[in-house]
Amino acid sequence: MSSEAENQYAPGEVEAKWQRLWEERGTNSFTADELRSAQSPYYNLMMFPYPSAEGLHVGNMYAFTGADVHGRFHRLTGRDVFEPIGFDAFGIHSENFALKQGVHPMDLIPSNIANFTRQLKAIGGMYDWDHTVDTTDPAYYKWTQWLFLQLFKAGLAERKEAPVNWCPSCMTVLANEQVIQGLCERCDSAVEQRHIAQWFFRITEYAQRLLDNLEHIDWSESTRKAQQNWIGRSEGATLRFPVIEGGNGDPGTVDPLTVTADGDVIEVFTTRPDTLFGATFMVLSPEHPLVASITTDAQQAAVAAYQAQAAKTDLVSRQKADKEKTGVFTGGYCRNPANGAPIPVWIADYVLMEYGTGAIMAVPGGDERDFEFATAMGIEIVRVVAGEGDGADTPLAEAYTGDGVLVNSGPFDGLGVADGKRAVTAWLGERGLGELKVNYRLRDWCISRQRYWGPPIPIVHCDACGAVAVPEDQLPVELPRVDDFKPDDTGVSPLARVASWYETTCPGCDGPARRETDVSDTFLDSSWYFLRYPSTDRNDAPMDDGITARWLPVDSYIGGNEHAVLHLMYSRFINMVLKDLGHIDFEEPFVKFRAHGLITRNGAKMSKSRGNVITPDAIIDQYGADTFRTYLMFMGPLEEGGDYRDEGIQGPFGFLHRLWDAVVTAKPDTAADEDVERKLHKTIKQATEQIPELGYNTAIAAMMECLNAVRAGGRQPAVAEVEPLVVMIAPFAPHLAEELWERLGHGKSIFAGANWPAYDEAKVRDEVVSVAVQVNGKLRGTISLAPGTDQAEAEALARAEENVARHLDNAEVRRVIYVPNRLLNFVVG
RNA sequence: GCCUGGGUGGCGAAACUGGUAGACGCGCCAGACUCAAAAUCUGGUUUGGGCAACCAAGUGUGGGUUCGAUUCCCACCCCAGGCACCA
Repeated sequence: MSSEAENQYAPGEVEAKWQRLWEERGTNSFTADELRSAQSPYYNLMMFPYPSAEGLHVGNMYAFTGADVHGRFHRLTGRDVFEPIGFDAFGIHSENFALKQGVHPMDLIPSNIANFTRQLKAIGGMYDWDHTVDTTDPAYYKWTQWLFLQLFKAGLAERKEAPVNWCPSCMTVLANEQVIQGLCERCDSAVEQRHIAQWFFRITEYAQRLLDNLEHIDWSESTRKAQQNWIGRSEGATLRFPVIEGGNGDPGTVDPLTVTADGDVIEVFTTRPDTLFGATFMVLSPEHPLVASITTDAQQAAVAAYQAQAAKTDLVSRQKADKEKTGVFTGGYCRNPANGAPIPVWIADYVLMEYGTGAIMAVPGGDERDFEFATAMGIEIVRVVAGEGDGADTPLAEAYTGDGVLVNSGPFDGLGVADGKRAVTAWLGERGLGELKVNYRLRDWCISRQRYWGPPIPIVHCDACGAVAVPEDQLPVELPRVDDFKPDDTGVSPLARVASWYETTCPGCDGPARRETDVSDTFLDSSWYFLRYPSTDRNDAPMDDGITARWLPVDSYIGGNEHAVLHLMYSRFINMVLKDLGHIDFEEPFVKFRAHGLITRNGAKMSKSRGNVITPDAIIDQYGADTFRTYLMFMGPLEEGGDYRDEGIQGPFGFLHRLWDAVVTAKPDTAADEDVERKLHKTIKQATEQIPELGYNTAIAAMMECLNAVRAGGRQPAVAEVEPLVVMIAPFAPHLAEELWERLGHGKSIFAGANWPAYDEAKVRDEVVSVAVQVNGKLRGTISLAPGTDQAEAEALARAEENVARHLDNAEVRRVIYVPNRLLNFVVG
């Protein structure tokens, strides 16, 4: 081989060589002892992928590369960076694919994982392959089941019959978070409501903490807001409206002070207790338990018909806001505790059983929906809030929802809305008819799935003892290999067809018992995987306490915002529970989270149906992983995503080639040129500041500029000029950097032997600055000055500029604005 | 409707704390090398006018503050994502 050929950049060879060396030398892996003793731990996490049959797509590559660059950068600055990867391999997705292909998931997943592993190595990720996680491995889900038991024992897991979201296509229940606008997030089928006993985690008990902590974690704003919205805190009051017994006919108004909460009451949640005097009717959800007793004989038929109608209507169409208001009068009345007036009780499907108390006080004068309903039904509308310029009797053409003062509200007239809320609630509170209340939109997390491909829920049902925890020393409850794992519409898992598996004895009384046949939600698997990674060497405990104390919480988490309210919320919840139970000592698992943007191609979303999907393997074959990585990071800010243009990859491709050529031809033992050195220090400063903030695109641009200066006019660079560039490009193009580092005569891996270059503030400063000269804010010339030149000198030089002089001619300079090193502006009259 | 982001050349995008808009890259144009092409290298490239010097316009729209606005304020339009008969 000629030396010329040796000096050619051959990405394929370089990458194969270094991937092999990293693996042989264990460059990126820690031993358990190293994890225990690391001096400067930095836990760099990315969202582990679901190992599909199609392999990694560009979106994965983009996210993983973005996170890997972050990890490699911190490694070069001297941190001990732990960067694990794993596989989220349980779940409907794999199961459906297995069903379609007629393969068993237990056979499918290992080959998918092998393929993913190959791809993850090919892209040059700095993964610790000694600490991977596969959620379908009994050695992992043993601890997922353990986790369930901890919640169960703490009373945070409960089985209850409740209306749940049923996807008729996936044939399983779904958590609220998995229903997107009434459709299944996986298959877009309209979700139905069913009543089945399910296991729930009581995440609602943590609603306020989940909300409060959002204030002091360093997360992408969009993600924090999404969680805030999802938790949906609203402040208001619970108010009670006594039902008037046997209320056929008009029962008449009574003194409000005689109204008490004895007997049946309709409890409502409202954010506007101040408008109570305007409550002219009540609306119950058709499923509300009091409907039966309130409905009068005469209204029985009509109410039953409406209930049947509502039950038939699926949730999607029922929740359309623009639907016309419908409803039926029950014939019954309750008393408005504010004024003692009897008000009619209706049922209507715009009131949802799942939110608040399933009943509302309707104030048509102050709520748009109630106004619409009252108008349609001919119910009285009273104004209780007067806005600016309104009187107590100003007619309402629509609901008035703004601020103002209370009117037609007895003793509370004249109070503002905020004061009114407190005063009215306190007044009712004296009689036990109301109190302030905070309500959340967040629902408990339904974790049961009537499917096969998941960890069995470790519970045994016994007629005598009820639901009994499987003793921890009997974990894992292994998922049996069954050939017929097709789900059905019965509302139970395929495991319920395997008597040999579910028949067991009760751990409590040794009597005959039956295993829980539902499996748990995939999001339970992923709610704690980051806790497991550093402790995978331990088989006797989910986590090694010493290692956990050293490495967690996670320092940096980069991932997709599609998990803003799913995985990220569940992980925070589980983490809090583990803290409360004394297993860990931190409340928030991810100190810093950044959501990356999405990749499009030529401006369009990538999808299989469009046929515009990029195959990472093909790009890596053609250009090499280093070029691919650098291009992905160069397209735009990581947090905003970017548009993949096939021709665009030429830029980074050429850049890496030119960098290679510059380094292999550089002169050793030569001092750096002064101007080049200044450029270099500027570049170091930029890269050092921008890379940790994920400003990869501008950091790369700065390096390109620097290389252009190094090679300007075809000059031969000095090693001193290019070596720092090799280190700075290393996070983006790690193989190339390793190879060049070695060729520069260094023994160790660049990631072990190199230090991130430091810049000298003095060398960042320019010797000559170019100052803009404006006349009335318009650019008329530029002058070159020494930094810090005073105004008099600058002005003299500026006036001497021909074009500037021309614009100043015959004009009176009224003011001169001088911004040193930047600009000089003559204001003329 | 509410909450996040975002809107800048032919394209992906830059722009510190209000201070020369368009860095860097793609593409395109011209040139060098070549029999030729590819690759590579050099130069040019916001738009309009002009041979040029230069002039004018220009960061979604309309106003405002300022010597000066992509940047700050007000109103609005459009795109992406989240939430929503949520009481």
